[in-house]
Amino acid sequence: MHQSASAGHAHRGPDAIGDMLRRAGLRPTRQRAALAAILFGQGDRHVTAETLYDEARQAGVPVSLATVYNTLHQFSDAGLLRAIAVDTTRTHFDTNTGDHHHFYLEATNEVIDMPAAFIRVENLPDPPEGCEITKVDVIVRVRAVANRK
Amino acid sequence: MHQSASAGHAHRGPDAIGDMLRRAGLRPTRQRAALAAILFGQGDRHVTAETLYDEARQAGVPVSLATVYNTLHQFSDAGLLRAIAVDTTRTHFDTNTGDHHHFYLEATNEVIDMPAAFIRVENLPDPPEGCEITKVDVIVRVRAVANRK
DNA sequence: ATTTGTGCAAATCGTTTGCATCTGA
DNA sequence: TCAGATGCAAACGATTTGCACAAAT
Repeated sequence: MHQSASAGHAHRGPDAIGDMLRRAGLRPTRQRAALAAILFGQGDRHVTAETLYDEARQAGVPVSLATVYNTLHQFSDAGLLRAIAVDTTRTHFDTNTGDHHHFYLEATNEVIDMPAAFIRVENLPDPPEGCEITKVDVIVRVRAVANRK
Repeated sequence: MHQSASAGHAHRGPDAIGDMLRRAGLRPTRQRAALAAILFGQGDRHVTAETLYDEARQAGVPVSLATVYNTLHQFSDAGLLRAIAVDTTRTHFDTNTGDHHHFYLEATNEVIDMPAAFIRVENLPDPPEGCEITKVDVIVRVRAVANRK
């Protein structure tokens, strides 16, 4: 233990991650902190349990896939992440919890953020009786153009 | 066998279903025709493999879950159905293949069509380089209002 | 010390597939 | 007849869970 507490090179400042976790009511354990560092240390990101798991392992973080799943859900529940349903087979998580939408490249399973400013959904009908809108998701599915015409 | 061939009460006319299947290049077999009748005989519908399977069995149609899955995919590939990704756990299919969007009731896993006329997505950003938009899905997630205020 | 998290492996769940059998044209 | 369908059960991949062990407060 000599590199975590107060250095100054972390992408998010000293113990920002520990604080973020504590604020979210989560104990800053080794793997949680490590996963959080990967997730929140470099701008907005999109991951699936598998990709985060692989990344963590490659970074030398000893963590199990089960813990990655648990952690992703804890982070989502805490509002640090948001799950997005673009792909029926895998669950994608987005570190950008703000209001925005997505591009989805079906070919590569890649999710790309689209700033909210860029989309305006007009003329929404009223929700079914007795319901209120909780979220509006716009997914723009794209495909690589075969070859130039 | 005395009630299926030519009566006149089918919701889609005499052998509309057989024709629809043939046009789609699919042989109108017992289970395919029966599933098609359930799907297309009563206006636009949303089903999952499970719900369609249950419905078919209740209707006395002898069919296996595997065949329901196969059939749903054949219908989708043929353009008779469209799969929608609202729910990460299950795949939902929509008999309305036209341009429209959806409400999704998270509480009941229910999907409700929203006519295209009602939504206008404005100010879409350009797709990532080398990509073209294949589809824009808008999902309005709603929740039952707790109780009236 | 207690409480909470973690890892592993086994259990689940939706979905797909292999293969022997059956059916429609 | 014979290609194409169907059913079953086993295979699968993503995700969850139970439980013994380890770490955080």
